[in-house]
Amino acid sequence: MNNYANIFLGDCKQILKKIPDNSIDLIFTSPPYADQRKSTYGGIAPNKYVKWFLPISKELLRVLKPDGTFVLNIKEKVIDGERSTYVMELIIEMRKQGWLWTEEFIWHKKNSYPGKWSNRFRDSWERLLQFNKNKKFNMYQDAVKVPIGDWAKSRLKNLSETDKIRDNAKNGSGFGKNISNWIGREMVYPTNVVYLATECNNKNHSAAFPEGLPEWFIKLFTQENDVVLDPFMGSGTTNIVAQKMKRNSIGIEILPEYYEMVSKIINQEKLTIAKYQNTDYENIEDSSRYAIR
Amino acid sequence: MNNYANIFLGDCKQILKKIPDNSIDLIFTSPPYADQRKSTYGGIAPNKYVKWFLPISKELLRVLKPDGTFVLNIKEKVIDGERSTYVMELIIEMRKQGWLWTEEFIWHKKNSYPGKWSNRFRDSWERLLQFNKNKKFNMYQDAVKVPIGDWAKSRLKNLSETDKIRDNAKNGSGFGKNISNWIGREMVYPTNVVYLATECNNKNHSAAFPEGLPEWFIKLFTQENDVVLDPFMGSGTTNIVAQKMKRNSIGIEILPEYYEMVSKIINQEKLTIAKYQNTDYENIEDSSRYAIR
DNA sequence: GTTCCGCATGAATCGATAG
DNA sequence: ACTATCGATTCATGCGGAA
Repeated sequence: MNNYANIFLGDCKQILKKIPDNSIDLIFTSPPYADQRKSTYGGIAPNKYVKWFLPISKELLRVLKPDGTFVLNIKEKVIDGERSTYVMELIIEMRKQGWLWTEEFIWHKKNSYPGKWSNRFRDSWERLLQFNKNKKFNMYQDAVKVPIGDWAKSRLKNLSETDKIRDNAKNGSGFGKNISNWIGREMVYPTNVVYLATECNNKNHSAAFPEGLPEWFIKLFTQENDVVLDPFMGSGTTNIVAQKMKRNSIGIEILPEYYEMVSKIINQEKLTIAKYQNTDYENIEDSSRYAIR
Repeated sequence: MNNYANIFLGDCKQILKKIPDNSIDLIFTSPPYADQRKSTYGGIAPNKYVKWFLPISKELLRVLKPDGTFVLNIKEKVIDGERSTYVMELIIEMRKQGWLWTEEFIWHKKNSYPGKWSNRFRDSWERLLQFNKNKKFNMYQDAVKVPIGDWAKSRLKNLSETDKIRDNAKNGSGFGKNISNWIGREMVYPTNVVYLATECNNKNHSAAFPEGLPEWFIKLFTQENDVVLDPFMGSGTTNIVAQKMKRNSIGIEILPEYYEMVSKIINQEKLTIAKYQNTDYENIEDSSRYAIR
């Protein structure tokens, strides 16, 4: 079975309306942070951030399956020497919208850019807020087990390498060629701290997050052929990883440059792109804007 | 010079009133978490937590020096499958009180042993919220430097000569120039993630944090002979560490068992305890009564 | 073909300097 | 005065050229 990777060009607030209710298994996204990336996204002011995001989260609540999960990667910036509170206000307002704030994972950045200031050290962590529609949701915990001994550090990078090898082996053992590394090693469950490097591969574009980040949450909250959505696609990391992991995915991006770039990458990687979606959504206004290549 | 460690038995909301304005350099504390440890502290309900804490934080704001710092170790518990929002509400309300929310450090627990529930992994991090009265505050960053990574040594070993030359010739890249700055450097600044083991070596107290935690913040925000306050003393870790580090300290504890236990420990460690503190609370204005040798 | 090694770079922030 | 740009900080990764 081929998986699809549907990518749309346009404002997610509009395009999300075309997505049916209760159709997404996992939403994983990293929206533009307040007042950052001004040159590309126009920069939402921190005091307007909650108001800007709530209509979008309302649509996300609608399209998510009842047992699906929404993972939001975000971090408040420092303004005039203080941490902004818009993320906290957002959590409180999203709960009023009907979301359950189930958990807060931490991404502990292994190699954050060095720095030191008079009042502050390098910020080397970000929030990964987990929201759900119901107390019962799908969680495949066995998929993210780590070798004992590594559990404290959650060496996800290493885990993903072996998983790739395992996929190639396909001999039913589940471990493939690299089995020697794992003999006698007990697998245990990880914690709610994800310890990953920021992964600065050039490629003309900086991925906002490393592939290991969406990979971990896709493993944890979806199975093969499930549907993953990233309404702020950016450089397409979530969709590319989803495709590698045999999940279907939907990505929405407002900037043509990023949209074009992801199209090319997805082509290079010989991924399947759905052809049917122009006709599916034809009746809605301006369908050509988010038409897929 | 001998440092004092004044420990008080009673409710900190009352006892804090005896402490003069602008007299404390660092407040480091871990208050009872909402609805936890019900058997010992009576358990503040989550929906009343903010209301309960605000009068205390108001006193803390008063007693802290203008260039002092308040570090609050806290983590919201899970209630009915959701993370509570009382910590976020508390931050928002404390800002209205006049506090600046300067930073959020993360304590990444190195050795929280693996655990797993149907919808959740082991929680292995806690918040360390930094609050200040002013944008300018004392911060002794050099005191918490960490050893430089190994990569620098191998780099310098191979490149130091050529890079020194290049730097002098001023035709190298910015990178080469910077390398000369690293020569002879051993220690670098840390980040805002504190990676420590939980180390519950003692005691009968259920919420003890490792000594390394107050130690790091005492180093960072105070100098010798400064005054450290823990209004929820518990097993006295903050005060014991402060004394070891030649800081004066004040501790307040509501439960006689803990108060007695800390008294004994502090005696064992040959610390100085004010003898008169239980008897002299009649006169609120008389600040000399808790002034120490 | 494999290993080694130099090197550019990344959701950053503050304070100083320049316009 | 008010905004804009620049320099300093110093870790892990992956790439590409060299050995």
